[in-house]
Amino acid sequence: MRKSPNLHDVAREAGVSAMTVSRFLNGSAPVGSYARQQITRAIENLKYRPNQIAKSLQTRKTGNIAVLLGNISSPMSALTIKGIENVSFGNRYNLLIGNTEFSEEKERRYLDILMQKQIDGMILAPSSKDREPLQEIIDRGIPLLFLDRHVPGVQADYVGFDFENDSYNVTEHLIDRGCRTISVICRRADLINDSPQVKGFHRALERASIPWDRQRILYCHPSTEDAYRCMGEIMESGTRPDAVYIASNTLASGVLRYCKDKNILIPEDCMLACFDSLGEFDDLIRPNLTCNEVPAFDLGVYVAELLMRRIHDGYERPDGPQRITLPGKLLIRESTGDAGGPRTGSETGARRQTVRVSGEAVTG
Amino acid sequence: MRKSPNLHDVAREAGVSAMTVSRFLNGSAPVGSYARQQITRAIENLKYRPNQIAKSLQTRKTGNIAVLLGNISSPMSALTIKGIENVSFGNRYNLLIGNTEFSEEKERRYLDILMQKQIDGMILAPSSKDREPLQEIIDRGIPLLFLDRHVPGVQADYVGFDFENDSYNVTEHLIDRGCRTISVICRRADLINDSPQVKGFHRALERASIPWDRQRILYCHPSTEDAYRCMGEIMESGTRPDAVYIASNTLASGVLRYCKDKNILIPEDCMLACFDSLGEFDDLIRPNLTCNEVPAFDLGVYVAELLMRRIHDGYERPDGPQRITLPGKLLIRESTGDAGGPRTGSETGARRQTVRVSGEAVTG
DNA sequence: AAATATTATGTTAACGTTAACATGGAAGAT
DNA sequence: ATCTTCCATGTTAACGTTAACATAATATTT
Repeated sequence: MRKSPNLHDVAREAGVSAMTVSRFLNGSAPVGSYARQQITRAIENLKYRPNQIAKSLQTRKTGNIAVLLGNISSPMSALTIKGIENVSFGNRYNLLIGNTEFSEEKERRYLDILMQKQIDGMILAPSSKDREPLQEIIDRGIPLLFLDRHVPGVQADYVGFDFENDSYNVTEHLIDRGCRTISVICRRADLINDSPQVKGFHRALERASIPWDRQRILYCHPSTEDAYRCMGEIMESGTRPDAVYIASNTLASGVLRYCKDKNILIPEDCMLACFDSLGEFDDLIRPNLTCNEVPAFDLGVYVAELLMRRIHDGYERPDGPQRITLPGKLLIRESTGDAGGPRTGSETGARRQTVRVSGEAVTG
Repeated sequence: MRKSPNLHDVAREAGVSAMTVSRFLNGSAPVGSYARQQITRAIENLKYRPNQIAKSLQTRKTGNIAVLLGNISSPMSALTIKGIENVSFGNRYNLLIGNTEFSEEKERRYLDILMQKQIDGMILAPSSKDREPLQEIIDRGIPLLFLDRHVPGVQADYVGFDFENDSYNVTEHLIDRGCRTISVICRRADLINDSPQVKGFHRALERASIPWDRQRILYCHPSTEDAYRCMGEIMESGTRPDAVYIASNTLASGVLRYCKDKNILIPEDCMLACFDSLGEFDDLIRPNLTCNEVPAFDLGVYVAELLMRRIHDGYERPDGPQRITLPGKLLIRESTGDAGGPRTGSETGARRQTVRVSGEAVTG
């Protein structure tokens, strides 16, 4: 493993100066045809590869962006990462990916390490509410974008699903199907304020003049086992609901397993709807869940495109940070009484989407 | 966005030399208690963060490893990445992740970029058979490990599933269930040699003295649509098989949709088995597929642990590159006639595993 | 007390690249 | 013929860190 050749080795071999080689490689200034030819030959001979680290030290740009999520292997996150990768690669950026496991400690360590690695930008689904490390990133001029969640008080762009409106739509659909008593199972979040999903749920009830019973909202740890337990609590309590609204696909498997074990017929005994979709095979699952298909890949594309803009154009923001929400699409299926017709491949393809940017509606 | 402070700024503020600060930060040599105190104060005051880029230029270690896969959002790959991340983070390495989309061109570009980025190691699921860029990586002393696939002629470690034996087991199970005519749908690979999966299939047939009919092996593009088409071809041909063996979960949804559309009863009309599992919800899918649960997360852990060893200990290999295969676990379910009892959460938990290392069996 | 090790620090020169400035010559304008 | 512009190239000094060597002061051994 001998020392790899550097720019000076190439320059010597080609009989020119290092700068001429640098200029040739970067196209940053014209280079004469003879020199070009000599340099090309020298690079070939020596198998020279530019050292991006040295370049980064000088230019203060690494071409790396960080993506920090709670669980990179969830089907939704995995798709979002793919979307981010797609855009980043096209813009000559590489992805440093971290899995925080929703741990504040791990997130904090990642933020520290990534800042030292001089990333050019960061996409973060925060697990901690600690503003200080994020403010430090922003103060150093590193564009920071929130994905899916945000930290109050930190002035940064946000891109996420349209939790409130989608939740409204799912609830409205259940009401249209005749449900009047609806239980909700949702992930334990900050219980101080209602989550956007609960807000959307509430809004749909209000709209239909259905009384709002907080006892019908159950908070659950994001695990199959706890969702199973929650569903049990709901079904074994005094008054069974007409429908159960599952606010996160991570909870769906527990609910479905409970129904299977206890022979609860869906939708006859109880209707079911899920906030988001269950991945590639969701239409093959029995009972077939009515759900809200969220554009996970597009989410990645949007957040990465916005990050690219922030990196290149900076923050000329007359109206402060952007807030972009991507609406999902309600898929009505068996669990709310639909016959469940055949699904074709095209259903999952690209479709028109309304993207809300800072409150305005824009067709994308 | 003012210039961030560097080691010299800290040194000046603390009234010592830059080297003393460096030694303090890295613990590379003892530092006096007074100096320590001054440095700590200076670092706090200036909000100093070491610049890893400058460090890397000097030490020739970036602390980054690359992971290059065909489809990072597939449930299996996503889990494997999580396993890799887990081990890497514990060893203070960060992950640069690339999605090659199975494109030779994109893979080549990634290899080029990543080499320039001076990664400390690479985990690659190759899409191209081109040896040259890989040999160059190895020649530069960067540890390279193959994941899931490998490139013939390149001397590098390999970690993957135990395709041949697992495939043998699935086939054996179908034979035990009475199937004698079995069709296989598998992904289009190099058709020159049989894939390990086809080999395992063949071996099981031979063992049971069942004639081997190459016409029963269909090669298929990895898409729902093409799998659907293939299944149609099989079921509409002269002699229907007793069973269809699906060699990749990416093809399962197409097959299942075909059965659903054409009202083919599983397992009555035709048994089904899949090489690998369909993810978190596989037991909720109807028909419930008999499949081989592959240890995707563990695969990531193993490959990352081996990479860590290679980075730290180098290549003292008396017996050449290692070849590690992780066996899966056959899950017998409805699609081969099982009643399909209730599944508990614990089934997916950790279990004893036999890991084959260079032909020897080791219990892990 | 002298010799030797150990501790705590500093100085200089890299690592491989590019920014900034400098220069000599050729082409075009006046 | 002279002035200007532009092209092609070179020189020097950074970017922020650590390796290697040097040194002075203190502690330990003989």
